[in-house]
Amino acid sequence: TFSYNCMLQVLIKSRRYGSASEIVQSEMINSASHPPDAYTFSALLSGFCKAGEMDEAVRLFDFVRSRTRVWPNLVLLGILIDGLCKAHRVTEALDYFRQMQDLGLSADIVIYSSLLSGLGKEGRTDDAMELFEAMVARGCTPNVITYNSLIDGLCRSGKIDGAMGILERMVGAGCSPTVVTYTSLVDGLSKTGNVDAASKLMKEMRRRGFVPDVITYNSLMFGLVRESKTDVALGYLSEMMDVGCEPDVITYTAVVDGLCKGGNVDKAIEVLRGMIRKRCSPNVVTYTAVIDGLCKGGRMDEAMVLLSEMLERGCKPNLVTYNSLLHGYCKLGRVDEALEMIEDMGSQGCSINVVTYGAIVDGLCKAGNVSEARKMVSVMQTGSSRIRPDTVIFNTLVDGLCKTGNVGEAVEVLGEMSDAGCKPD
RNA sequence: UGUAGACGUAACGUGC
Repeated sequence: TFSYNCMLQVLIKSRRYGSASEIVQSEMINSASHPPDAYTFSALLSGFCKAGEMDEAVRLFDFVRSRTRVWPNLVLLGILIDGLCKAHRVTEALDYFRQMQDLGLSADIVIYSSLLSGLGKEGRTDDAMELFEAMVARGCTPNVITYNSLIDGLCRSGKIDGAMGILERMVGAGCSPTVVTYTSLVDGLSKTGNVDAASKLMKEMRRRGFVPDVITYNSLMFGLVRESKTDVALGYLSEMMDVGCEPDVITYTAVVDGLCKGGNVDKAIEVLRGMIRKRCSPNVVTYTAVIDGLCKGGRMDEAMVLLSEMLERGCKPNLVTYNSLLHGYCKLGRVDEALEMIEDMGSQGCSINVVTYGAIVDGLCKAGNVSEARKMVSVMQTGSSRIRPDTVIFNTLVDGLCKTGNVGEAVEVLGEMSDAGCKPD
């Protein structure tokens, strides 16, 4: 069994989940000499989770529970719970958590940390705090990862003071923060428009002997360019190189995108050229950021040139890239060209999503063609892609109708909205 | 101590 497990590990590391699964089924399940054990299933289970095949993962877990002699242990359950959290299925993860005692298991620190991280990413900070207190009350002592998960969740919801409070609490409990702790806080401050506080915190972490890494710098850079502190950001860019913390594609992309969003697209293009000179290859996110900047500035021709450049460099545009272009055409009232773009996407094997339609619907409304926009909302639900309209789509329609004096029809749409299970905001 | 689980960073659509 050990040898088989090692082989499975290798397959799973090379992302050949199907082959791994087949081997377990054909060679192990019915074997007397090398039956699967908890390690076998953990390898498979984490493979499914990493591949995003959560339905398969759940089926496997239930299979192990009901059809095998292997009793699900904390690690197996931990893998499943973490996978569900990462797939934004925290509620189901909590269901498994609550059913643990039926399996004779009691949650450990890893399971709590997964759940805290998942809740935090969903914005459920009150639930996270409650779970944290419950775990402490149960006598489970949080470690640095537990605290970091909680702090990060609070930061994501903009609750920086609360996060600082947890930092104090962890230090008070004798748990030393790490660079990850500080990076969550720096990122939270940057994203809430407090980049000055973010850079202060970075200085403080250094004073306490922690070394910021590229991710810490990237979080800070994001905040700096969002507040148009371009020169300071470029200063930090050289500082990074000086201290041996090489800027990576994410650093440059954050800068490039921030410049674009601040209306400084030409400067962004300079930085794009600069990163290539520094042997850092822009990726699809980098190019899309610049393309979006050009599109928002109505510079469609240049955007299309950049699109061909990225193709030449072997970088494949994705859904977001096309959505940016399509939005650009819509904003210029060139809805026909936007619709052509949808065709192109199909032929490129690129799917479309609710954002694609959001841009089209808005384009039609703003072009004064609100009735066509309403039709489009029905089309999107019936086509082969079957996309559910969301709040943004309905808001766009309501706005379009109101601005053309059709308030009655807008109220009608409000009704369709709740029929679609979509809440007005 | 023969094999398994948890934490931080970048791009797209709506109103004023």
